[in-house]
Amino acid sequence: MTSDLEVRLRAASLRVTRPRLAVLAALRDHPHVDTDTVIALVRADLPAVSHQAVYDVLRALTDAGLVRRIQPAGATARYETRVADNHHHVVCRSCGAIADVDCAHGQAPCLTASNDHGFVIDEAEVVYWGTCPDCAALNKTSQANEGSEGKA
Amino acid sequence: MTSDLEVRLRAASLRVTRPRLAVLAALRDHPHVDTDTVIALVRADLPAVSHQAVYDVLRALTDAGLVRRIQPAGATARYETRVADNHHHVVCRSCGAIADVDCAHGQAPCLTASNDHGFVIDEAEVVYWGTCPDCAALNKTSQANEGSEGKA
DNA sequence: ACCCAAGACTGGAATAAATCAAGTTTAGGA
DNA sequence: TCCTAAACTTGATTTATTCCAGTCTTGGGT
Repeated sequence: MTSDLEVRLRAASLRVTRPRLAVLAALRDHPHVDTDTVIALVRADLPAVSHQAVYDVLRALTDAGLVRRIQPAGATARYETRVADNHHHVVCRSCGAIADVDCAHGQAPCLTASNDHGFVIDEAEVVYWGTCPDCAALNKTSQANEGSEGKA
Repeated sequence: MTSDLEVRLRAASLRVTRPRLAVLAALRDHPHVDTDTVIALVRADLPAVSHQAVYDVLRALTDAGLVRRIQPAGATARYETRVADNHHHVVCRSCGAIADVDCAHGQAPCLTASNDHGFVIDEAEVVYWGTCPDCAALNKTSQANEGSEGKA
């Protein structure tokens, strides 16, 4: 139940509060959602939670390493509870859908940059850009229509 | 001179205007700058250019493939004129500095995701996170001081 | 060389995401 | 049970970006 989430909070020496449990539960059940969606999900349980509380909680959880913040270019911040491994993401260019991708090269992927310019690199983040199955299907349909009836 | 930039614009069938030439010149001389900096650089030459014009120009140039837009998580949009190859970037966590990194794996880097969830992938974007030489040097200094005099 | 229409630019307002600030409530150790 | 630091509420503010209406300019056509 929620006791698992409670344990995780205590392990990170964070206070156990209803907003925090609600945020963790929301992210566990809905990976890759943005802050607005988290707020909506949390308010389904606790209607009185302020948006600021959610922002605070997300920051505290991120700092504590309980959630991971991802932010593909041009999108708002999204969060997930899968933090143990350093996995990557595929992002749909048209609808913004995100899916997890395990790293192809075992543990540290392309972590060896060809020329690091003296930077001390501690993480290689990979974002795969493309089209999700749903949008691909839609595109195929509309393309088929284009030939016969021009643009919609 | 600027004629090179003019040629690039015409090749993309874009009108040649002073704001566009100024934006291209600014990005050629200062890679990886954000929109605000572009505005400042452009206004050094053309003081009357509106911020909206710069936003419009950056979008037009990006759509035409003359500049590339990059946006590391938590940062504002940045632009560069190096578009021919699909190179990557190192980003400094503390100061936000960005440097180019050629892909270690030749042309298409880690473009083969282990499980693509049915996505049609067309690009693999890699962001290396770390500490730039300057910030690394600063950290080393302040860490050395910590032992003797606590926090500043 | 001149004209003019599409496209580009100006000025100003509006939106969205995120943060700041001041005061109130609450978790959890003493 | 009490108390304090941490967490939360309310509401304003900042920052990056976009929208909109009107004006100017580029460059193809005459």
